[in-house]
Amino acid sequence: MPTVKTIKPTESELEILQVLWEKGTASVREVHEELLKTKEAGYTTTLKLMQIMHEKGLVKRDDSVKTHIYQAALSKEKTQKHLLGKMIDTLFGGSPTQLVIQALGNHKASAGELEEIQKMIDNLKKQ
Amino acid sequence: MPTVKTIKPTESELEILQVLWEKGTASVREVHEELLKTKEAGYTTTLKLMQIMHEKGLVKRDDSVKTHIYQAALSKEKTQKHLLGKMIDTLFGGSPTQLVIQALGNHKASAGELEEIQKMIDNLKKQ
DNA sequence: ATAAATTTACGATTTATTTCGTAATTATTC
DNA sequence: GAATAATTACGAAATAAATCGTAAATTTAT
Repeated sequence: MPTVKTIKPTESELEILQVLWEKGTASVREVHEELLKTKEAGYTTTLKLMQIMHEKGLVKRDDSVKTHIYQAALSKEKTQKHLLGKMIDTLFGGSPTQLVIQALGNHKASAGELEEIQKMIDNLKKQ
Repeated sequence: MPTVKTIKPTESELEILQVLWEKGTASVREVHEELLKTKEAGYTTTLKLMQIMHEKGLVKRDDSVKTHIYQAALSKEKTQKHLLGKMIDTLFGGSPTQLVIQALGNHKASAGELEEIQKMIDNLKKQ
């Protein structure tokens, strides 16, 4: 199982992980169809990427059946956490607050979402 | 001048940009010394990277003097905004709120910082 | 002015990533 | 069971990124 130090999916690999996280499990064909909605790519390209991801341990697969079924080996949350941490370090001088401020300032959130964040902060302050 | 679509520094390039943002202007030697604090690298490697960044328009330089002086061509804020937006799209399903929640949940912020964020949210809600 | 040191230029190599063609295998249809 | 279709395996090419050695140019020190 990949440790946290090992998490370093490339751009393309992240696209595939997104699909797998959404679907839970999927064949190459299913992933490929999904990717086609947003980008150009040949079927064997997607296949090869997923095979490489399997070698790297980024995905698990059931190859006991003819059409292999894939599934992400890393949870979405763990991956988010890791990549976010990396970005905080490399781009926000280690300050999560700076990142949050940028995120809220530049990317619109609804009133309801702001409430949600507010509640979370209230909880954090209590601790 | 690089448009927003053009912003795609690699990992190594980001490290160099970090140093330049911090120092304002710097020679290759100065950047290199700074990088050495956190990683192994040969001097000419840093030099070459910065030359390539210059070709790409990621940095500006004054080569009217013997020791060229470099400076970031992109503001830290613009770069942060852009890369954050990309991460929100590719990893948080387009929801800045999800990102904020993850960031606050996993990466400790001080009471003062939480206050700061709270004030910002209050302002956003008024609009 | 010569030698030593610093810096840039340049090219080459290595490694990683992405892409895809073709062949082999397995399943499905007629 | 032969033909068709779908899938996997494999290798190779194309592109991008990172690394570094060597030579040339310039500056500094002796």
